[in-house]
Amino acid sequence: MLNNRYDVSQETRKRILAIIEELGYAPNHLARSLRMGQTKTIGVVISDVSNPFFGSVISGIENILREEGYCVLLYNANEDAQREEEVFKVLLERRVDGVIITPVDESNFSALLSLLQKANIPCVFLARYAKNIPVSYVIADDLLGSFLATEHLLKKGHKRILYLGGPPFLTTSQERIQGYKKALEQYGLPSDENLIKPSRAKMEDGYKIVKEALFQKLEFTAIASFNDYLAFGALRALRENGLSVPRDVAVVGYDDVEFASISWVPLTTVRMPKYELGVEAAKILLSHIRGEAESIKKVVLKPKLIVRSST
Amino acid sequence: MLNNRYDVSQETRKRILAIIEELGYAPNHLARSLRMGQTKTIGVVISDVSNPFFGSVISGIENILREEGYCVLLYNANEDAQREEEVFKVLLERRVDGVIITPVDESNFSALLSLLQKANIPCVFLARYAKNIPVSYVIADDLLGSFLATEHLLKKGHKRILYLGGPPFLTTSQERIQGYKKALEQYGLPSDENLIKPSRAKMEDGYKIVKEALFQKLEFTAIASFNDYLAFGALRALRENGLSVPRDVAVVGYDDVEFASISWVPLTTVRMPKYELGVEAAKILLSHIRGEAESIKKVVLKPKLIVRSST
DNA sequence: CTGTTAGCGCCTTCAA
DNA sequence: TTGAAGGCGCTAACAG
Repeated sequence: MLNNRYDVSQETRKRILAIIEELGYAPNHLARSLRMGQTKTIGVVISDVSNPFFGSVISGIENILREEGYCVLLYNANEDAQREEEVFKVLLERRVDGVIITPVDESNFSALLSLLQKANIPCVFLARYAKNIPVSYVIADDLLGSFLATEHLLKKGHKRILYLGGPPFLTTSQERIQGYKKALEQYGLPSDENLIKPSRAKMEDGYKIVKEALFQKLEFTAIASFNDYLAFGALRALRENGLSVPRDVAVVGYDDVEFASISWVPLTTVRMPKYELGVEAAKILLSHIRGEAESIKKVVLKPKLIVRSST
Repeated sequence: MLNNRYDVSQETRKRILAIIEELGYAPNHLARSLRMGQTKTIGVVISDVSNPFFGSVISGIENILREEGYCVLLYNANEDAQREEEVFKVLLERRVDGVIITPVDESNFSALLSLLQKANIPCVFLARYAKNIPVSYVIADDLLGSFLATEHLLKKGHKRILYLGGPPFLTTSQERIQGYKKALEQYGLPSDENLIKPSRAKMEDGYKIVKEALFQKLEFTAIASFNDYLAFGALRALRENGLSVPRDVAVVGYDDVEFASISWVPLTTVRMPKYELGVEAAKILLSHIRGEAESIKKVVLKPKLIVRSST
């Protein structure tokens, strides 16, 4: 009866279901998992849960997994490599069917991965990856995004574009600079290293760099940025100097944070496909779990240029 | 040996541990849970994971629970009452030791709760609650927060304070208006209903309301708001009308969203204790699980006034 | 077609 | 001190 047999009369069935409900019976998923050798649970390890970026990512992951009857066991590595390491033990003990992780520290990756592989637990990296580690991942195409942003400015006729860069050690920073340079190159323009300013990517950095550039009478008619915060800082500096955006100087950001659309000058920027990153990671993981795809999958999502009033 | 006995020589122990590591052995937590009748897992049901507010909340929850060896099974109700209902079945099947929930729909609450109670699973409501349902909850004191914001303006000598309100049907909106009125009353000032403007609480609303108020030559020297977005809109309207903040008009927001500190005029606002909400909810739940606190606990956290340059 | 049973891996109890 | 056995609740296989 409990397995949906046919030879039970409607009334009996109804009665039994009523009793089930009344008793509050629910099949014990633990026992089932133990017996079946699968928990229908995915470990999701996030480098920093309180970062708004990952809210959408998790939402994407959860939506796909839930449809397939999977649950999310959530861990917050809190940008701490040691905590990330600890998590793996729990993941193994709890016999998760798979892992999605936004990794913190590259130095751990291979060791941790081999742990999972030994236990035959598939894993997908999200948003970050390491070149020499054989594992599926899904990332956004930073080079392309930055290329699109720069190209957008070039199409508007700008020739000297100040670039507000991020921390040089981040691969993301490097790729975005690449994209900027590639666009210039494609338009037959030289890339002037004086126009490229690395920073810690805070709003104050954008503000200071632009202030300084204006003071030095550095020649530029547009600004591209590693992220939206730098662009916000730039907007403020420009305004303080009585410059109009986009008439005197055009500005593009990167990420499309919540505030980009409602800042005093709505910001043209590049939207990271946050939700889609989660969705794709979950899909890849499921295909690994089902054994459909033994080989490693690399998915690179396309970011999208969002044109607003700052250009 | 595996249970940490004393009578094993150091070398043997080391050797065995090495083998354990080599084999990739990890105790099966499922079997343990089945046997022990507790899963060391907490169901966390969030009304909308992609809302940045809940990132910090989850972080707080996770930090406390992890210390005690608990894991977080995360669900996203996605502001959908039906999905919220479905989740409970899974929670029961998976035999979670407790539940923390930011509930979506009041109409479901009592039915769902009795389901949990029947299974003897303690539950804590977070951020929202329903008056007539006997369950522990942790919320922030909206009345107090709004009182503090308004009082701050009153102390600065403002007497006519425009209030940008939120959606009237939200208890949060109502409580914040209460706080505003209470402060006025305490300072012996009448509360002029013309100065209270409900809205959908978007930035445009703040902008339009202030524009309109200025156009109508409504008399006010300060603005208090239901949330930071309304305040941002107000700032923009003031600037467009050539008014200086805080010299001509002072402005306070509510929530302390990420951008409040870096907006063009850094915003005085009321900080919601997001992280602390999570921490408290987790602590209460743990005390229920341990049987330390049979009775219902109600925790009301104090929000904090953050003074910046807009006042 | 129905009912019984073994065993998933652990912890606890009891016996040796 | 150590070892063996029972049972948590489920499913799959097998016997009646």
